[in-house]
Amino acid sequence: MDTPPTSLTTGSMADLEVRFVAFSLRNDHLHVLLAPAATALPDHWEIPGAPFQPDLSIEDTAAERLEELTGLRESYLEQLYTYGEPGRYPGGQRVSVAYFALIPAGMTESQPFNQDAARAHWFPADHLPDLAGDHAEILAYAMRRLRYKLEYSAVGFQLLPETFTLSELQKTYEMILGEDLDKRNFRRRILEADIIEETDLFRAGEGRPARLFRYRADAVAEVKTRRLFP
Amino acid sequence: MDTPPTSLTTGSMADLEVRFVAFSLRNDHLHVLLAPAATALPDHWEIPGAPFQPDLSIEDTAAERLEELTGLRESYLEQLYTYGEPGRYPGGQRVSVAYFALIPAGMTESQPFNQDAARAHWFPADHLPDLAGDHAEILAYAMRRLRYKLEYSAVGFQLLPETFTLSELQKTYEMILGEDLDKRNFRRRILEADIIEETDLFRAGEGRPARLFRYRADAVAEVKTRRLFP
DNA sequence: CCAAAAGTGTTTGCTCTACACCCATGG
DNA sequence: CCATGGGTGTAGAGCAAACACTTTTGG
Repeated sequence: MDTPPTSLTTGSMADLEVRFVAFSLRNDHLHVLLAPAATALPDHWEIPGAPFQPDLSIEDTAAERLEELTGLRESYLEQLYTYGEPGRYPGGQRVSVAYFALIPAGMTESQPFNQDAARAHWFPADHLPDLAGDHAEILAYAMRRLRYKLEYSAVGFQLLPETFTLSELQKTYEMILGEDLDKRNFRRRILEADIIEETDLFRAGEGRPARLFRYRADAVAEVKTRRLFP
Repeated sequence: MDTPPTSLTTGSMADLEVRFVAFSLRNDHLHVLLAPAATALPDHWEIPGAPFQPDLSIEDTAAERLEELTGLRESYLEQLYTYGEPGRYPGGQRVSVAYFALIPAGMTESQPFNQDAARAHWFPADHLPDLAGDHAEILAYAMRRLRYKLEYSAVGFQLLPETFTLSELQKTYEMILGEDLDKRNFRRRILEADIIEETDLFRAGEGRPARLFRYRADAVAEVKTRRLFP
């Protein structure tokens, strides 16, 4: 990788930025949102983000940029790690506060809002392009953390639309964890965890119609102690 | 080695800083290292730290400062969270990358290296003074994370000297978790986890001498998956 | 009535927990 | 020889894993 000479650009906050690894499900595969690399690397991509804005919180800066790129407000955002190794990215010292974001399925097809949004693309998480700097490392960490969170907490719903069937939820978990789960055990645990509730709607399709469930607005955060899947 | 007192409010990256919540055991109580608040608040204290240094990694910046304050190199350092809410700290927007540090017992009595070190004090974790800005929140989070880590991983050794008895280790865990543990279960699990090994030394005292154990240099990181204490 | 997916309990094995006594040393 | 802390095994309970058939709909 050819790195241009690292000049220490010292604009006061310019070296501090926010990045977010945005995950979403598209046609039954986990995808990640990437932007063309800002450096002159051909065919390289990077994790999207924005420079830190002093009058906003870090998370709000990320949320704002995420909305610009996806058109969606109120996505799930969680801070991952702050990267600041010298030389981690071509073109000068840079500190990145990395987040991961979960975008509900079916919401990623809308018209691009602006040029940046038009240039960004969703890539399948298991077929990623070359990434600039240490972004492959960041992405791998985000992936690990997503798996981990899924086992210990109730974050999986954030990748699904507002209502969903238990089979869809299970497929989501299986897709991300990379292993098959037992249908009966899965349903029992998810229901005992008290984090979703029935609606009285059903989704028709082939076979018997499936009951739709909804994420419970309360009890959100505090299920995080008990392990859901081993 | 005598560095001039580094004020946290100068220079181009002055708004980006590193802070660390340093824990250590002193006479059977968990203590936290605090510095007098840099703002003009009387009788307020703050979590120590340093401005970010562009030519060092964030962790190295913290490690360097930690050495200035304690005289110790190679302490356990782990990144906690990055705080950047506007208004979180009096006197202008500020982004802090927070770490927690574990300092081996018996190493905190040395002569202060410089003025800053002389002004810093160890406070018992259950009797903390007033803290500036959002530092109480950061400290509470560090405490939670330490407990959590202790349950799921093998980090407790970092608070003890190089060799230690199983009873000392157990007392450490009990002190931090705030509950008593069963002696036999504790020993079985710690030994099965394969993270410490016998030495052939013993510590004499009252009663039967206790075998000294040592942290295993290998296998360090990867025990973090399996829960040690429920 | 057939295909397709939804839904539903029980048994078995394993891991966690509770628990009490003998051992080695120093004074 | 006594006080003090060090060291050791086992039985029962609770939780997680494996497993197969019935139900409801659309074509």
